[in-house]
Amino acid sequence: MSATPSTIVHIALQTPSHSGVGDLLSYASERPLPPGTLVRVPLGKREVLGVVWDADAATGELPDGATLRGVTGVLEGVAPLDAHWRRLVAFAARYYQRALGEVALAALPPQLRDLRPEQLARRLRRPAGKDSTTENAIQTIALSAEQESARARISAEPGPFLLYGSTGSGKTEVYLRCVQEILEANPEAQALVMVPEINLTPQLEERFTARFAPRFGSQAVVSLHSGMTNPQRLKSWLAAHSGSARIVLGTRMAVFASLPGLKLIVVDEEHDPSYKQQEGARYSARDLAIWRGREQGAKVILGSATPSLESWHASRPPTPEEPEGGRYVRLHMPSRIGAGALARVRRVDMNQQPRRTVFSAPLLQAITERVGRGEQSMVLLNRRGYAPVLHCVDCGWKSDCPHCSAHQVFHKTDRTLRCHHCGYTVRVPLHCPTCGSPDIHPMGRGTEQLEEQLSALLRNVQRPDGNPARIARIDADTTKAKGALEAQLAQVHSGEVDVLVGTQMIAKGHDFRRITLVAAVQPDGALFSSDFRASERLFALLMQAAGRAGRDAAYVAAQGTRAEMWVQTYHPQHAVYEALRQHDYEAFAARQLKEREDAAMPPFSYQALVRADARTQEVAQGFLTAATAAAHAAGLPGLDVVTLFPPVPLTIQRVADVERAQMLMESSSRIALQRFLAAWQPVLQATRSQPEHKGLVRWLVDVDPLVI
DNA sequence: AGCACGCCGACT
DNA sequence: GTCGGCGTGCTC
Repeated sequence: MSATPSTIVHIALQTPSHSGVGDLLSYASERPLPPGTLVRVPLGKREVLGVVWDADAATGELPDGATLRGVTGVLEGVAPLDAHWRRLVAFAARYYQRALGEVALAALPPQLRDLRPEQLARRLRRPAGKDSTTENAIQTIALSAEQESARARISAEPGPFLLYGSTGSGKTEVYLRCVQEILEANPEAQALVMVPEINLTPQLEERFTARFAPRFGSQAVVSLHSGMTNPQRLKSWLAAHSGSARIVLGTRMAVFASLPGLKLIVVDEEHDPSYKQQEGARYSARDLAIWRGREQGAKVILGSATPSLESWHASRPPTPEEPEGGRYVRLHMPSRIGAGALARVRRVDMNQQPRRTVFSAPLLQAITERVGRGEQSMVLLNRRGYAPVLHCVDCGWKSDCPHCSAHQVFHKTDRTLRCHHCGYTVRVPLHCPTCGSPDIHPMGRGTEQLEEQLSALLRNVQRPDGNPARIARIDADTTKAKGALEAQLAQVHSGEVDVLVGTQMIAKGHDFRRITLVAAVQPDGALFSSDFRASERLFALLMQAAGRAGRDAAYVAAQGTRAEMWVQTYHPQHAVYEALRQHDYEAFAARQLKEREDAAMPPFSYQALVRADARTQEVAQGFLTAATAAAHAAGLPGLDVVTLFPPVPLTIQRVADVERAQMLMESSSRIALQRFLAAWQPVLQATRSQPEHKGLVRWLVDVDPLVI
């Protein structure tokens, strides 16, 4: 207390950008603290975790009359976060228009926020179980010529690389070899491998551990994803931060892991929309991986059978007009290894089928035959529940959610109507709530109904063992319980299940050896969506689904069968299905890119959204209109080359009694868009504080939005 | 975002 | 008489 405070430190704390508090707050410290040091400091009545930041990043002076408070404690056991990590966080905060401290603290394991320094010290004293590198050789399998060529180029060139390989081409083996090479070359080196979904991390972890644990020890491979408990996450994070973990596997959040020795980043299924965070700081882990790789000197491999059009365009080969080509190196692996021929695509023209047909006769026949032969089929429908809406025949009542502009979905299993947007749930009424009629019926279908109908249709179909056909359903409703998904997948693997019904969660990643038929019963919805990326997503999903069939060439040959992908559609000639039939991603991508270029859409332009949530649609839109006018009045930089579109309601206009509106911004210059957004931020804040925008709940910016 | 303080309705 | 509703204001 009597000692004079020797230095001022600038600290990043969890303060949202529109809170009015600056990026960095100043505190007194008795000794200088190096940037990256984790500290606990008082903030108002609370004591919070903070990260010491470089002083030159400090934005402003202390407000007049404010007194400097002192740092409460230093988390001694944790080495300061290095400059690479701080630059990544600072870049992400700037690029995605969020407060520095918000991004920095969100990038740390949650438990670090809660533990007092003594508690952390106690945890760190526990033996880390670090085991040392052995001389054991790593057991590898021979690479195909294509794999070897990709590996060699990744080894020799700086990248970044787009590893474009069809399903079953052995991309994972290439990742494993590249990881091996960088780990063996440098005892400090670390690798980061990301997958889009938590569900896919266990099988990946298994594969990496089996390969690398004999050489680098069982502690060398750790996972980082939101499905882990807080203590597990902290443990993995500390292992990555200290360098004892050599390989970090995880979902998008892992891109922010502290990895001082990072030399390689793999983004598997890079086209997957899950890499874009949809709340808080809306970052793209794939795009940040590219940035991080360049900044930290790590190679980056993006892998996909159906790359995002952004990555496809960025990896365009050199031409006479453009001798340098794109920024990425494209590596192509067209062959499937050990997998059967690509699934034959069969389109069923639903216009030729009786009205209200769910399973067309030829599809049902094909599934029946497979059940009889002991083969498995997979039926995809992207809508859970029994039916998307309940409807009264007499008065026209529909099961609208009272809090959202959406229907409540009919779930027959537990007799509920549930809103999938706000969660509002009621018991299914026996009579129409409006007119009292008992004549209320489900309209449309979801996975529950599909399962029920299929059970009825296959009631008399026998498996080779004489037992009746067995049908299982996998979707978010059947896998809520911990371990339920694993148990259900195991059932499919063991052959207990003949037909698997589910949402897209079954289309991704899982290798079912005996599946020889995949069917999309109602995929048309995405074809005429207002979202210009909808057909790209549909194509990727169907290609991925088709890749689930006939993964095991030996099995397919022994069965004397042929893998098939069925599509029931009212638009059989649509370009998406035409390209799917030919398994021709490249033609599809070329046509899409031409359309995008002609319409000056991404990747030929850059976009951002501002969304406003308010009590009424008028207030939401009024705020955006006023903020636009204020931007013009202030003559903000970049405005001359940024197009601001008028505000519009979101597709689902109201969720949980909040009205939502958004406006799109577009520019051919990413830098101009960035400059404008940064300058606009304080204007948006000032606009909000005006009394006429009282009902505004929140506003947020989405840079490079995936969903428009 | 937290977490206060602050001024008006139905309960131990 | 209080417990508590969430409006608005501040945090180095």
